[in-house]
Amino acid sequence: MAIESESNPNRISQEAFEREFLPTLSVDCAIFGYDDNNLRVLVRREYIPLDGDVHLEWKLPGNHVKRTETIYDTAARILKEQTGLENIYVKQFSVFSDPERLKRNLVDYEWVRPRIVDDRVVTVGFYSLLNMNDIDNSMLIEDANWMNAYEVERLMFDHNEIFEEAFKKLRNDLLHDPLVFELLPEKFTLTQMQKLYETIFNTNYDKRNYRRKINKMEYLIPLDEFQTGVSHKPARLYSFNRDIYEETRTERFDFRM
Amino acid sequence: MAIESESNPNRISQEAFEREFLPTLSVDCAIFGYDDNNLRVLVRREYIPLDGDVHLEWKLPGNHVKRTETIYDTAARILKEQTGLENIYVKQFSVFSDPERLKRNLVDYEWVRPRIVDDRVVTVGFYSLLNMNDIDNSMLIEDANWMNAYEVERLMFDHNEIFEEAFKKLRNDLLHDPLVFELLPEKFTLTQMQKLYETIFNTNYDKRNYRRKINKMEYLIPLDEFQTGVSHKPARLYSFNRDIYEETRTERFDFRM
DNA sequence: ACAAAAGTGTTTTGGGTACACCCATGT
DNA sequence: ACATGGGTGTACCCAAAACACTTTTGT
Repeated sequence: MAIESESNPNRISQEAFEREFLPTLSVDCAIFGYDDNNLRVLVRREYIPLDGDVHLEWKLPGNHVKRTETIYDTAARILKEQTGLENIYVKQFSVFSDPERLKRNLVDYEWVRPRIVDDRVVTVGFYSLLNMNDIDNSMLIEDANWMNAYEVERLMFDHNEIFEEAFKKLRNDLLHDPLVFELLPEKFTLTQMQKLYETIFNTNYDKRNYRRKINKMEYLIPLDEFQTGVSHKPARLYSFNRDIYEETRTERFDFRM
Repeated sequence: MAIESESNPNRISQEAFEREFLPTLSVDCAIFGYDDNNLRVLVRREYIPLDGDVHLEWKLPGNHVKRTETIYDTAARILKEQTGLENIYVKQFSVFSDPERLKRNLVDYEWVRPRIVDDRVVTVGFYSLLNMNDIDNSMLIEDANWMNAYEVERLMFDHNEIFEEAFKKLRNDLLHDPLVFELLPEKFTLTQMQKLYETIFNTNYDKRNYRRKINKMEYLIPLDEFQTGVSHKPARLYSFNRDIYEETRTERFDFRM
């Protein structure tokens, strides 16, 4: 439990740790959140005392895999710890296994020393998608920060590399799977959906062509509800119907614009 | 070394094993070979004595990750052991982490018992691509068999699942990356290339449309060489120029037919 | 009345698809 | 001469891309 929260190092013995966890295998998670036309990623603040100084660093949330868990269980546990949310979309994308990955930097390694039993840890990278409106801010743990995904600073260990791979994989997957809807609220406008694609792919699309394309998607259900409280013509709300998606999806469907 | 060849279980002590290998992390590899219009996968024959019987089973080649290795090093080591080849294309595609994955079947588990120090092993799935002409058959280790990829029998553990995922990922990657050329010989005819796609995607393409499409690929170099010894008009040979590919590739190139 | 985003059609262009015949070689 | 795969061009259709004005609401 000390290890689980990552915040109270060394509170359980090495033996107890090895009984519960796989010492050489962890999961690190790039948690993407979307809100207000910004794509963000959750990073954790770490204060590392070394040589009389306290160093401020950032890392992706992660944890060791328990002996009884699949890696998906581990990822779900991390998500619950960091955001309070359950049933969040998580996806593994790559394994990072450089034998020196925890030892490239002296300050980083000082974070490792008191916490980790074995200094050879292979980690499975996951990304995760959620809409930030769903987050109950009182649940957010301390020392968490939602960095703009386009302005990610230096992270510990190989976490910049893990984040970049996660972002690349996310972009690719968004073209082929209905993942946008994990980032959007349950009811959304077509402009919100377009803006989300534009944010993630860092481009702009023609509104009419975009709407023609998504109007062909039968699983996008127009509701009899509209935006309220906006000082312009209120937009119609839509929702995603997964059942229709599963039934009507063709072999080669793609979300490319 | 005993463990490395997978064939002499238990010849080194538990301590020696743990000093050299990560006991809970392995790599399993679906090695695809192409030859003579057949796509094949390398599987290993295992004889497992249990209750007075000897059971015949098949598995994908695999091995534990050494403490000094990245997972790519492990995959390359497996490739060298199984085929004698170096510098072969390998790619990780997914992690398999069911805590019970080695214990689902009594006979399978009997294979594990004498060999493996920890019965919780998480494995990283790799696939690998090679042209079977490159294999020196005297190098092929005993108990290896190239099964037709469309007729894979029951494999041990979760290896059928690993193989199916590998095949799915291979198909997907072939549409976006120049992987065909890993499976083809260095010099090949356009029909060989077409047949390879047809084999892997289990369909047929129109010859003229296919050629129009690949004629746009500037990195496919027509040679001044032709097939010999065929009783029909000899086909021109082509080769793949990776430098031109890297220079001219566009963001969204795709090999889809 | 004005600001701000919603919503809506047409034309042009390029790529995908369907389709049939002559050519060069070995036997 | 015949069998075998090699190699080539055209017409049609649909999807992608470019492009501008009217509508509805809040202030």
